[in-house]
Amino acid sequence: MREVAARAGVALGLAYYYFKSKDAIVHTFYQRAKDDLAPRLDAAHREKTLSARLEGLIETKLAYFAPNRRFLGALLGHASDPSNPLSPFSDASREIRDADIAQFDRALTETKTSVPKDLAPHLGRMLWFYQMGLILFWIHDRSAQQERTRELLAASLPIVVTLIKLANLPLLRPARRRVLNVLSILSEA
Amino acid sequence: MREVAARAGVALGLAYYYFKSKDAIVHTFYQRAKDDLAPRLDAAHREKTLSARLEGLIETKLAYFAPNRRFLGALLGHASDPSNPLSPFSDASREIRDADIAQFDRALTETKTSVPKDLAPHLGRMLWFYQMGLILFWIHDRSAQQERTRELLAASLPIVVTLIKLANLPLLRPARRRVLNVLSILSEA
DNA sequence: GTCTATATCGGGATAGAC
DNA sequence: GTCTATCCCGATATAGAC
Repeated sequence: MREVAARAGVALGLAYYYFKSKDAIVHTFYQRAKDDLAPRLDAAHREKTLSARLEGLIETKLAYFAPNRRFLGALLGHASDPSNPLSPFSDASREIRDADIAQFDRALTETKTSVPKDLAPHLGRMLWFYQMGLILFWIHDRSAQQERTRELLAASLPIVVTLIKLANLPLLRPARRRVLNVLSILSEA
Repeated sequence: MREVAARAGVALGLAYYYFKSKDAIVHTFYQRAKDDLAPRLDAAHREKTLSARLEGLIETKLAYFAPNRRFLGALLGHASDPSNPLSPFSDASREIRDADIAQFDRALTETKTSVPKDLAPHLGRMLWFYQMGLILFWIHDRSAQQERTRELLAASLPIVVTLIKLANLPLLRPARRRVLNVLSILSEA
């Protein structure tokens, strides 16, 4: 809070005049990000291929959050503790998380990506999880302009897209079932 | 520290008579775990198949840490911050981490699992990472006796083992190269 | 060796003057 | 609305009596 107030060029006390708590600031930050990002993500959704859309969605978010990378890092420092309300995996973050997952679902449907019925309800979340991994890497990426994260995105995205395509092969149905079984256990928790 | 001292049935001050700092306690805890686990892991290494060994290694650790699950959870609460010395991904934890990775390398070599040359230097680390994911899930698993984690292990391990076998297929060499490329970017950081 | 009491510090939040 | 000063709490660590 002290650093936030200082960056805003105001005294600590004033922060509590505008926001009733630290969590309120964070929540507002997420909410604002969601609103600000909406039109930019719409632009990314103009891409025709799934690959280009996913890249667009992720790059858009990285670009948007770049000025607040350290701040986001402080929030994601608790990422692995789902009981912390500031964690993106917490109950408190569910609304924003679901909105973000919906972006990936939209990318899948609008690009008419064929997805097996049984996998369809999970794929958006899986892509969101992939994105969170990239963001976590990005947070701690100390290369100039986080170019390493871009390399990682460029190298991993084709694999992700290929896997989605492979998931449709009838031959791989047993394999898909096994993966789905894992997913079901993961989402019970 | 207060809770640790209380659990030990001593006053807070006394903890600092035996350990010079909190980090020292944590470090000793890890070191002790490593020593205690060595013979038990040797037992797990008597399994003949890779699958059974991996299961043995992981189950052994879960069983060992079960009485201190909450304590471990406190440490792994900072898991996603590699700059925190208590994180298993930090520089400070490198020695213990490497020792643990070596267990997986041993499992691979002693079971004579055939692994492509280019993948060999990475596979131990990948399996360690898989294990860490399971442990993280286990930490937050609120099912009775963490049986959900056992389900997850049982459901995911066959996939892991199958993937390792598939990695040998000459047909999949291009796919493997792409994955290796991702791994190289991940380990640069 | 073991205890109680306390110093110290960081960080969230409040009080009250202006 | 904005500031300074302060409270409060948890947590690490130390002091010093016994």
